This record gives sequence, C-alpha cells and structure tokens, in this order.
Amino acid sequence: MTKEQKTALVTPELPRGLIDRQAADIAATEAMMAKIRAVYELYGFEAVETPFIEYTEALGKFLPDQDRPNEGVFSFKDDDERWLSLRYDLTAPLARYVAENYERLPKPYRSYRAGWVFRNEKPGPGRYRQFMQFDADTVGASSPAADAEICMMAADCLEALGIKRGDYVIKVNNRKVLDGVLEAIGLGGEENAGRRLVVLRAIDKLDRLGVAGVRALLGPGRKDDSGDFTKGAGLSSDQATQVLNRIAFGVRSDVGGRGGTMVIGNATSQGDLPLGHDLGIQGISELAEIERLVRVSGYGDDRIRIDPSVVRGLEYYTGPVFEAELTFETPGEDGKPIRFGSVGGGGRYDGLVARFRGEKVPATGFSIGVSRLLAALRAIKSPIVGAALKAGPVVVVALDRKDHMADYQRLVSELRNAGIAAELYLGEGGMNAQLKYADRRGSLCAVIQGSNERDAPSGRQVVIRDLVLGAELAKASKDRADYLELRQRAQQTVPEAELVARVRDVLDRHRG
RNA sequence: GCCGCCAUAGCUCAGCUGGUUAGAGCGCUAGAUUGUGGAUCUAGAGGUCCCCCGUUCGAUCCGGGGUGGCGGUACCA
Repeated sequence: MTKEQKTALVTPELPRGLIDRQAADIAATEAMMAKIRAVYELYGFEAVETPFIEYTEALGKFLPDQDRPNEGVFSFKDDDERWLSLRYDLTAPLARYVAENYERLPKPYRSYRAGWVFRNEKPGPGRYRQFMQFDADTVGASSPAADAEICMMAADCLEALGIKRGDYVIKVNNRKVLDGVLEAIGLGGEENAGRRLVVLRAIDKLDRLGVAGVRALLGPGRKDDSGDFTKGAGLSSDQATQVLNRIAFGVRSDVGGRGGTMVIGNATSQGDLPLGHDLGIQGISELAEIERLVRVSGYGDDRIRIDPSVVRGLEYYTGPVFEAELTFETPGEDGKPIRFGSVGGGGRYDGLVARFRGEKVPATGFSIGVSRLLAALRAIKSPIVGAALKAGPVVVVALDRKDHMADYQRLVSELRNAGIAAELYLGEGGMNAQLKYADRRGSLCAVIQGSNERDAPSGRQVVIRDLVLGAELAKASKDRADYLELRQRAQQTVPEAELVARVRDVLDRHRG
C-alpha cells in the first residue's frame, strides 16, 4: 500500500466515551431488562416510549446560546433553526409527553420505559456518553403511598435480578427536610440558592469523605489528595454543626447497624432538628408515612431505610428522594475491592410537568442505571446475565462446494424446519477452518457429509459431531494417537433420515 | 476543568545508558492428518515503537507541544 493510499484511509475508531456492544452484552442486558420489566408490570405500570430527540427547551433550563449549544447536552439546529437535543435522561421527556397528552391519559398515569440517554461530558470508569436507563414513574399522585410503592418496586427489582437481601438498600430522604434545616440556619430565600446547592453537594459526599471532609466543605473548603481545592459553602462552625447533626447521625447508625431513625416533633440529641420550620416537619412526616407503608408491606429496614444524608443532585426534586445502593464489595481484577454504590435513584418532582401546563402535577419516579447494574450483576456472577450467552447455530460443513451445495442447503433447511438454529458454512475455508469456525461460534454440534457418507452402501449418511464432547475428550488426550482416537468418539455416522433426531440429542445433552 | 501516571504486533507486555534485520507469550493463518475445531509439534503473516516539532551524524528511547487511555478530584440537568 502506498503512503498516499494509507493516509486516505479512514481510521476506524469510536469517539471517546462510547462503546460497542457484542452479542453477549446485548443478551445479558436484555435478560436483565426482562426481569425489571416483569416487576414494573406486576406493579401495574405500562410501557411508553419517547424519541431520543426533543426540543431543547422541553428538556429543561438548559437552553443553548445563540451559537453555542449548552455543554453537557448534544444539541443541533433543525431546518427551522429551532434547537434540538438528545435527551439526557428519561424524566424530562416523560414530563413533556404527559403534558402534551394530559387529557388523554388516565390519572394517575403509571408508566415505565427503557432507553438510551446521552450526556456530553467527560467519560470515566463506568461512565459513558451514551448509556441506558430504565425508569418507572407515577404522574398525578401526590400521596406518599406513591413514593413508598416506588421504593418497594426498586427493592423487588434488585431481588428479581438475584441481588441478595442485605447486599442492597433503598435509601430514602426528603428534600424538604434538608431545606428545612437550611432555612433554620439562615440559608433560606432566593439569594441563598447558590450556597444551598453547595451545602447539598457537600452532604452528598458524606459516604465518601466522612464527617470531617463534609465539615470542611461546609466551611471554608477542602483540599483533596490530588491537590485540588474545592471551595466550601462558607458556613460558620455552628451552622455546619447543625447541618451535620441533622444528617450524620443517621448514617453513623446505619454503619453500626439498623438505624437512621428520624424523630418527628421535638428535637432530640439524635436529630437536633430546630422546631418551628414547617417545611422540615412536613418532610419528616412524609418520610414517616413512607416508612409506615413499606413496613406494613413487609419491607424491613434491611431493604428500605430512611437516610438523612441522601441528596441526589437533580435540582428538580421537590420531596422524597430515593437511592438504590449496592452495599457489597467484590474484588476487582487487580485484587482491590470494588464498590458499585448507587445503581439507581429517583424522587418526587412535582414541578416538572408544571413547566408545560402551569398547574402543578405531582409526580414521582425511579431510574435504574442499566449498564452499571449489569456490571454489578456480572461481578456477583448472577445467573441472569451469565446464562444469557446463547450457543451458536448447528454448522453444516460444506465439503464439495462445486457439486453438492444443494445437498448441504437441504440439510440446513431440514434443521431449520425442525426449529433448530442452523447455518451452512459460506466461507472459502477447508474442513479444518470450518470446524474451527463452528468452535468460535460456540456451536454445540456440526454436521458433516462428504463422499464417504453420501455414497455409503447402506444409503446416505451424515456425521453428527458433538463439539462439546469433543472438546472435553481432547483435554484428556495423552498423545497423538490417543487424541485421534478420542476425536472419533465425539461423533457418530447416522442415516440421513435421522439427522434432526440425532442433532436434537446432541443439543439436548448440552442445554441446561 | 484541575492533579498524577501511561502509550511498542489483534491482546498482555519485554527491550534499547541514543546505533544495521525491535522481541516474547497468547491469538491469527497454514502444514503435520484420504475428511475433523479444541491437545502437541513446525512454519508463516502481522509494527509509520501514538502524532508533530526540536536536540543529535543518527531518536522507539532525550526535550517541548498535541492526542488518546487510566487513576484521583470537581461538575453532572
């Protein structure tokens, strides 16, 4: 190849943060999603699907400037100069859908949907620019019963996927509680919105940074190990203590055992909630109601637990927030333990639909991070994703391609008509290459017919080769003669009429 | 965005204090085998040593810049 030709070639490369999915990944994902779907439908949610693309303004406050689309969102202009964007979650499109079809939908409207979402941000370990979410939402129900149901359903999903009780927890908190605390320490009002956000972010890091780290972030700021400085919220020591008392105690008792209780009414040494702030009280009573409902349904605090430190980054949450967390650790390839952490989250967003309709429409929902959950299921060797690998088709070897392709085609058709996945080898390779091909396809069985079988005195024969048995026997071979002999034992020559029956024998032998 | 580490065959990695033909294992292709994948042996193919600029008689190696990957951190609707 000349240099000119080479430089003219297009480099086959994927943009960063994107990945290809192969047969095993797809099969595992689909097996997993089937389980989730079954749980959602058991709870009475119905499917709905919206497109990948929405008008940018429908997705939220992230309106692009005149020429520069908003960072983090893939955006482009339509023919008519309107901005379009790829969705970055499934909640905003649902809000648009509900608002647009409001009169037609039964209320409360309970729906689920799965799909790809896109974020144009720096990819990291397990973070991609295209990933899949699986959401369920109840729109039009303000009762904490709707929130409680979402939490129970999340727990059911994880268990349906083979995650053992105790290996996960659904944590529940309420934005109103946090807002109440912030109000109490003088951070209420529009002018403090920015600082409130900083405080919430700090609280969100409690599990990773610990109390001391969060205290630093609530105060002047924190310098991390890499030397990067994060500006803090600038609270006084007293204010920081109040915030930490509110949130940290529950977490500490979680670590020690069952706990995380919140107390309604009087301030206690545990909660230290300042009285007289209606928002916080309301939040706590909602949490208490959620807790009561899930407990009577048999969900103990080993599955669903109030945790005052759960924040969730999304600003549109207005009440209860949920986080599904995997609590187990598993050794990674380098031996270091891996924690998967959050595999899903959600909450109440009473204001999202209101953006379109003016009136408030209460809504609550939950979103499962499909890819991350899949990685976790693989780590614990869940049969749901492991068994999803399908065996390859029966491969009919094509030996005398000049004169007998029709014979082979007939054999393949016979198998297919019997409902057996089968294919005729269509390449140029010899017999060696063809069996190798069958091996790489993960086939359980190969069918061979050459002149010996075709012209057998007793009538047409076929060789049925058991590829799995052959592989097992080969492991036991001591020398070449032995190897050749064992090889013969993995196959049988049968009349052509028995093709389907004998192939089925082999397949049945090796299928679970 | 910020800090750090890394980049040599399809994969995992050696190597060269700067010097003719850059290696291994695995994988791949083929032969040993009228017509048999996976064992074993043999052979073969496969590389702009990430890119650009500089230093040098000479750079895969040294310096600068870039790109990409990894780890941490920040952001994450």
